[in-house]
Amino acid sequence: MSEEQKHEKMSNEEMQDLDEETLFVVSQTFKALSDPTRIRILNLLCTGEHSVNDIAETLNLGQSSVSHQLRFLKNLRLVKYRRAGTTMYYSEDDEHIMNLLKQAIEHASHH
Amino acid sequence: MSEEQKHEKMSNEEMQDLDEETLFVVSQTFKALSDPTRIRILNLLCTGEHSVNDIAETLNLGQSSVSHQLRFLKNLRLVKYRRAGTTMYYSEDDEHIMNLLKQAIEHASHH
DNA sequence: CCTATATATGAACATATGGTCATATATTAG
DNA sequence: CTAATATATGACCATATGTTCATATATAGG
Repeated sequence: MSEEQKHEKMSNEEMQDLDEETLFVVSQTFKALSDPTRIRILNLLCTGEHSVNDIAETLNLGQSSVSHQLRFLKNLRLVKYRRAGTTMYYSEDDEHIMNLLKQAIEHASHH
Repeated sequence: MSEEQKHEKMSNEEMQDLDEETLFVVSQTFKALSDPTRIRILNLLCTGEHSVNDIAETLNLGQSSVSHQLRFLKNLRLVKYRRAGTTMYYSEDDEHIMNLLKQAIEHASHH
């Protein structure tokens, strides 16, 4: 019952409450992962970079909706993009958070 | 670059989109973790079981608000309770999800 | 029974959220 | 320059969310 001990930084035993900034970042991060559309987009980006239109067509979503959600994810630094002509290719930009998502998907898939 | 290979169940390479139920469970789970009040409650419950009033006083929240949020968390099986007289003691009930929360807090605390 | 205490519940409200529509911006080709 | 294509943006709207208030429920003590 002790496979991950990655919390050496702060004396975990004494923590009563979280500071406001941490609270904000954590809640924002999970908010990003709390919407089906964003989850599908991030899950697609797991397979490599994709253009906005590609994402919209693959996931059967409106171009505007995808663009809005990508802006959301970009503001949180969960995705990044590169331009190629008029096309924007989006890809993952936070390995740690993508890992949380994968863990949750794994957890949910097992019922 | 291969420290966790816990995804043996499905051929990860071919996954294009997630089924609706998985999508729903994952989004609901992260929604539970996306609110500052719920994060603070869960973080407090990391230190052991607490009564509703105890939570409200410790975190400086209204009793009703805490009760509403605990119901939310209970419906998702993230917390459980035991009765002792008129007092309800709540505690964690999903080690896996609590781990995701701890990871995110760790991630955020490091800036 | 009645009272006190702890918790749960429902209505109401203000705010946040996500999608759509129309349009703006940016890049490339000609 | 203009036209075509890809993406971004803002207004709008329906719905979701979280808190507060008042009240209901439940348990224990007398």
